[in-house]
Amino acid sequence: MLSVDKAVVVKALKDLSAYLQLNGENAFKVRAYDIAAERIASLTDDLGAMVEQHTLTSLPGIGESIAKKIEELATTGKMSALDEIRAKFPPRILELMTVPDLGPKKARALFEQLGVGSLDELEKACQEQRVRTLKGFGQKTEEKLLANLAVARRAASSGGRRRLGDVLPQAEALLAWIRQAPGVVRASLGGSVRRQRETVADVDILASAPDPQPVFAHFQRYPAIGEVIGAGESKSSVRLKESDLQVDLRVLPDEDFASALHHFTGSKAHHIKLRGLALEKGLTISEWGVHRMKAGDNAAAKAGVAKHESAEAKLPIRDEADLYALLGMQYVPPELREDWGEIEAALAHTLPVDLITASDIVGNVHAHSTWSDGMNSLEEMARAAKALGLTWFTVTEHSQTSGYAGGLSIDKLKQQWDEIDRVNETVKGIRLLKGVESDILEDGSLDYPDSVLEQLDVVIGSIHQRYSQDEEQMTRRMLNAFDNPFLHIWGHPTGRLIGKREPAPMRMEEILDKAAKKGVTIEVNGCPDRMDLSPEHVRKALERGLKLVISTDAHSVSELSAHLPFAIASARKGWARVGDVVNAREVKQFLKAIRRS
DNA sequence: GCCGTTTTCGGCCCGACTGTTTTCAGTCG
Repeated sequence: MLSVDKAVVVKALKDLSAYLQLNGENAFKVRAYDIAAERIASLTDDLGAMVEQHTLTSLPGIGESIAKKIEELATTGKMSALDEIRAKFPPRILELMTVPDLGPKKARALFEQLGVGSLDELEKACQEQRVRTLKGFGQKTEEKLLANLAVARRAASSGGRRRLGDVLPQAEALLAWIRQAPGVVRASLGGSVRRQRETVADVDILASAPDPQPVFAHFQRYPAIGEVIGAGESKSSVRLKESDLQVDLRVLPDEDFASALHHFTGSKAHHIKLRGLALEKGLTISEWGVHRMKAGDNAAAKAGVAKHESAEAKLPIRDEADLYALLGMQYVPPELREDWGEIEAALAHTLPVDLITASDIVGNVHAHSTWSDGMNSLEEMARAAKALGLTWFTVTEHSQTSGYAGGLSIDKLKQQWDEIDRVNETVKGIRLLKGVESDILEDGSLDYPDSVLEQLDVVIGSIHQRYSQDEEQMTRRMLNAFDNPFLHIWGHPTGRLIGKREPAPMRMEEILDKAAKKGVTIEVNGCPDRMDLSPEHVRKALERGLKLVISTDAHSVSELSAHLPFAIASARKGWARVGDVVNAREVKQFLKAIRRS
């Protein structure tokens, strides 16, 4: 079977798009490559198989031409169209477009007129004040590019995008600050943070107020702000000091809040499809609301008149649900707005209306105490769980092979059971279950004999070492593990660490098929470094009828609550409903659900 | 380049902000 690295294909398509922009090609042609890149990036089907079976064109946004280019790359390791256009430019020219405010047009001018083809050459040209001599450039542009060079270099060293877990606390703190500004009526996070993407590039905040200026003034007094990048009538952008994080704030009249919130929540792909639908119904959607178009609006638009200014009637949008209702659609929750089929489902009124929420969770499945590598005692963890309103709690320490994490020998494990019995006696109102997070060893066997495993209420099986195995070995390892009837739950399935470690190579479809056949439950792990499973795989699991656990993997009292939102985010983005989640059930039903038949 | 029960050609989402312009181009989201 043909093995194709998705990341290589995605990068080739993105690079080709960038070079086409440099070449001044039709913007829609450029976008076609971007859309194709996004489609491949979020693909969970096996790319190698699709190449072999010539089924790539079944994906929306991928036609004959792009399919051929992907097939060429997959089978020969080269994409000739990319190689040809790349040869027209200096090898590092795409670096230039990572500088804020430097796009394809300016990059091309810099290259053609000054011979600038890399960040280092751009820096030199700015310092020598040659950039300001170009038409369309001036002193301010030159100074800004020089400053933005540093931003681009820092972004490159951090990979460009940040983990949601690192950004969300900063974003929420800023939102709370904005809510205290004078006159603020409503305020919300927007953008990919609100959509709960696992990585985000910046933070968007929306607020409504009768007068925006006092809100902007308050915003700019936020202590963590490093520099103000821009300030207009309705928008202000800043960069935070420590984190280098860019934050955009928009302030509008309250009647425009919902439309603007929707607009700035995205995603781009969701909007493009939604606005196409709106046009078919004679409506035009922008950040300023939904307008019914009158005849000749398109001509007016071409003449440079904004559509919302020439349109006849502005339709009232009090909240986002109004907007979807106008299009005859179900409300689409922010997490689902990725053009992963949610628009079609909302039109057909088949979108799930009971997506899992944090308040549905009544039991904690995966947690560690000082018995292994946790920070708090078993009793402290139990009391904290009770305080959070949980009715049952499972402590799952590491198993003996994970010596580095204080994994428990069989003797220690049995001593811990006595402790659990004792805490069950003393802490009333919450039931403690006996569990373990057993390593899945190299050959797929678990880390304790069956005679021990069978005495436990909950056995999570996780991979913690030997990530170097190849796809075949790793797939075998998991398929073998599921043959053990005492393994209830597959913990942090792919083993990825966002931005640090790639998912373990394995044939996920085949493994999920076996999990479904064998009745294994799948974990959605909320540790912000992991967020494992990904939303794409959650959907794959649910399509097979698999059940999920929403886990915190808490190693301390504070992580019991801090990690939950990230597991909920992955699950919701994967369209998980309350009924799909076994720890949204009381303890008896939970234990029944994870039992292997 | 992709796409199609009003099309196989002619569309393709939409506006704010900045800097360089003296009416607009480029960039961004």
